[in-house]
Amino acid sequence: MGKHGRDINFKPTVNDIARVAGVSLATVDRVINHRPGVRNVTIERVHKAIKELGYVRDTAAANLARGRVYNFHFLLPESNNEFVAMLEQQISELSDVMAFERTKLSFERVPAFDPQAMARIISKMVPQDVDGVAIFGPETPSVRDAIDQIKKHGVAVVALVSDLPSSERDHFVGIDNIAAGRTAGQLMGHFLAGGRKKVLVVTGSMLARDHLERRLGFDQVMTESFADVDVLPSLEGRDDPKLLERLLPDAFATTPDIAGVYSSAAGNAGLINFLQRNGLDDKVIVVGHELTSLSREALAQGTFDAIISQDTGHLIRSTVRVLRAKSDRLPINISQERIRIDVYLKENMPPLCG
Amino acid sequence: MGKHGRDINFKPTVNDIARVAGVSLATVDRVINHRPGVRNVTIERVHKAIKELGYVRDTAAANLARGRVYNFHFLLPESNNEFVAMLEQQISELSDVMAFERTKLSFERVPAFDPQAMARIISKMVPQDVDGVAIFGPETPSVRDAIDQIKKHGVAVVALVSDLPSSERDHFVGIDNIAAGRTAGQLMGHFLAGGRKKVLVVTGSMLARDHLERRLGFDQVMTESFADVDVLPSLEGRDDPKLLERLLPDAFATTPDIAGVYSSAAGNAGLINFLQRNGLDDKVIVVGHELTSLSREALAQGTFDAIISQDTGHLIRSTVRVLRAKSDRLPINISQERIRIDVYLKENMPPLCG
DNA sequence: TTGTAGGCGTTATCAA
DNA sequence: TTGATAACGCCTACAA
Repeated sequence: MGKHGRDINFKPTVNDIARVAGVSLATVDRVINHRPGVRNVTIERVHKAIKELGYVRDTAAANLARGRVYNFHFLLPESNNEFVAMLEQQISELSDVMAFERTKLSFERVPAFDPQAMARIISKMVPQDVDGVAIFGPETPSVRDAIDQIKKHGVAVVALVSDLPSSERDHFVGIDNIAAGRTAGQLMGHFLAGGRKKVLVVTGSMLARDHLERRLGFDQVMTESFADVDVLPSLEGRDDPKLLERLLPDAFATTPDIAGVYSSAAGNAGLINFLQRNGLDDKVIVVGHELTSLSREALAQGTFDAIISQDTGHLIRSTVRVLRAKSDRLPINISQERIRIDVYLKENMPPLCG
Repeated sequence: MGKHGRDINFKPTVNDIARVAGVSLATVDRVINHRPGVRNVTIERVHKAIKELGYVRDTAAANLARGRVYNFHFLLPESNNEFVAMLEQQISELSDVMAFERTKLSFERVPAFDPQAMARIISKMVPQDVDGVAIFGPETPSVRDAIDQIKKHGVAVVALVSDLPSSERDHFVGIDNIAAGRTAGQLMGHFLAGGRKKVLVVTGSMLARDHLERRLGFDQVMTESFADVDVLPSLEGRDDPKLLERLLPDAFATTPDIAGVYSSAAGNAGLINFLQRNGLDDKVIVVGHELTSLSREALAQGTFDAIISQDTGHLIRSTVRVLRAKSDRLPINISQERIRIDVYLKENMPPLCG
């Protein structure tokens, strides 16, 4: 250790601050936690000591002492798709772990593509029971207003998967969906390999910001780099496998020479069924979203050629870390919280479980 | 804010165990921490109470009480490449954070591709000073023996990036390099798009298990799925840009019609220089490893077409979590610790910093 | 406006 | 072989 700089091994505590500042523990605590009832002179002295000693509070000890319990609630769309089911699964798994770290997780399904329902449910939440909410839903004025309102009551808010940038949400946990669409486009372009080709884009809903952004990115790349590919208008499948299975025959009848499908939303089951039943699985290049048990099988069999994905475990863990940081007004490690755009070929699929 | 104090679902503490088992706190502690001096009957009674109440120890409180400090040491190859520099960077960044969680990180460079040096350094480590080591190095009998020896002294050992399966290492933190090679092969095959093509493979060293495995996986896929591609013998670049730059002209002179390069190791600077200087950057499909500032620029410019990568932040954080768990004999969350094989096209490169 | 004392869940040091 | 009791770093009544 150098004679001058602080000893790296010495971790000052509130006691040290109190001693150096010449005040009591309680006063140090008041200053640290911005509580009233301390003279400005004293505040100054404490701050000086804090800076001098390089004090950093021990969050674990603090939480232990105050017996703080964090309550976080997830709002997920009520659509019958594997991706949301995986999110739920991750929430319950993490819930078991976090129970021993004073953090309680819960979730609730909200009617899909129904902004009013979402707004209603957000507004009904009681700040006393909830420290933070993660919202996976559509971006509309009513939702935005509901968010801004509970934010005012001190509830931390995170947008999950699909961003809500017009609202006051504290953070967005999810991928850059424009870039995801661009990635899909790049893969599609390369895999189609030359010649005039037609590509069908299957989306979920025009209300879903994530779907819109993916389509946008996909189109960008196709225009920029693969001008000989025709991108057909979106097929709106509402993340519903059955609806999709009804819509697809028509689309393929109208345009029989479709060479590629970009499935930018959920409801892959319908697409896979249709392709396999019509013997199109080897002929058509398919780029899909989200690695689920269904899509991984399709990838393994060659029905799908690539999958763009986001790690559900990371999404949920990140959400909880961010919600915790925000409700404690602590900074977050932005690089740890950045969700990657995963690209899976059949070769680099992670093993299914455990 | 959230609920303070009592909960409906109550969390048992050592006090509850003591009460139910009819013993003192100290005895409960002895049982929990497997310390001697307790009758078997008493042990039984305590265990019964623990099971009955579903007790789980509060790690934060435990660490607070024992003032435990973890000392973890990283052994990294002394080669001048960006990937290792990024690992170092991640270690120092995490080090700042972990300092406040009683965990100290340090690292040391070890002569690259020199098993004897590695073995010597491992053997010199003092168990009193180090709770865990992460080793990124070659797999040889001498290294294996050195590892087995310090393991016996209670030091936790993790193999980093390149596995050491013949040793007693507690865990491997890194990607499945065979699958990584397969992924590279799949991309290369698709991007080459038909016709009889030749592919050059640049590797680092035959001593490095990760490099060997990547080559193996690459060859597998080329043979299985792209039989019309000729894979040339490996060029051994020792992760050294300058050496590589000297070797490449010869390789391209011998085989002028090389259509693709799989750069499976480090030293990309040499490859990039060579390609750009010879106007080959647009003509040759290049798949490389590790997203670094150099390779990302190459990707952005189109010199590289795809990059297989592993997240250095995740590698280091995972190593620390695992080392911590292992030195406390705690289980690890295998799915959180699995390192993904990342695929990057220019479209899904994460933003450089911040 | 400030200080004292006790407690959070766990571990460690005594003495019994 | 056991049990009080005092830490650990922090927060919070309650007193002064």
